[in-house]
Amino acid sequence: MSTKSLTGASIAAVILSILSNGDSYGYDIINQVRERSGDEIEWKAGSLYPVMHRMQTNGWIEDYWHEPKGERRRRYYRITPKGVKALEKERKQWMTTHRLLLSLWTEAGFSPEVAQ
Amino acid sequence: MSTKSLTGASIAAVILSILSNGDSYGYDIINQVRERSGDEIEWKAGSLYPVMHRMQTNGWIEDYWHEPKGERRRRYYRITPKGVKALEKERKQWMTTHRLLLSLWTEAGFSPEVAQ
DNA sequence: TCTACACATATAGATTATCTATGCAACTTT
DNA sequence: AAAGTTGCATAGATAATCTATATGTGTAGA
Repeated sequence: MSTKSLTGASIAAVILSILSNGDSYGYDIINQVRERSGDEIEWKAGSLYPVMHRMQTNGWIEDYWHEPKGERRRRYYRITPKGVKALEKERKQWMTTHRLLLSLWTEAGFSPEVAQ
Repeated sequence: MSTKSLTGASIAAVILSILSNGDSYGYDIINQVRERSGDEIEWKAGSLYPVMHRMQTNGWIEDYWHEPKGERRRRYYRITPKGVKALEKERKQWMTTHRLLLSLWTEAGFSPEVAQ
């Protein structure tokens, strides 16, 4: 089983959500995830980039180069209308599973402050 | 990308959570998931059983046959102490990702009644 | 100026996870 | 007796993911 770091259900949702808050690039996305999760989620570049490329061929995101003089160039991504729809779908699925888990945890008597 | 029905992050958590509420068997787990999710999550037997077997080799669950006379036999599963620990870990990871998504969705201005 | 480190992107190859399709068999309902 | 539901299972194909590795630029400090 071995828990994966970039877990299927959430990768797309997280990336699309980040891009909904503004264009970004690979390295920055990794940092945002680490910072926003309080250092609990650490994505590897070697795992993220292939995912980004796949999302691009799906038409969910688009890229453009940003290369100001004297600065390192960065490949920025923006979310497309198709990506917005995909995110909406992912969001619904996530919440469906979340509600399922919450109901199971409540029944099992797990503490609400964690399951909140 | 194509969203998977038995998605990595949640399969183990859902199964272990169900077994925390009492022993169960494959077919019943599928039904519980369908009913509890309001028909939104439909797991296939062909996908579930291999997962159950894998969880068993991980030592997270144990099986035993239940075959009363005149009834179909069922392979029941119970969660092990190792499984309880695994669930606790999965639960934390799920909530970490959930909080991350909620924070991103709040920032993006998605309606709270969905993101709740 | 040399070195080390953070920044930034990328791919190949191996491994693992998952889906689809199919098979079997017993019980139950019509 | 036929059809449907219950119940478990695996093979083969496909897809997703990880590990390791590669490349190059800019910056800070010795």
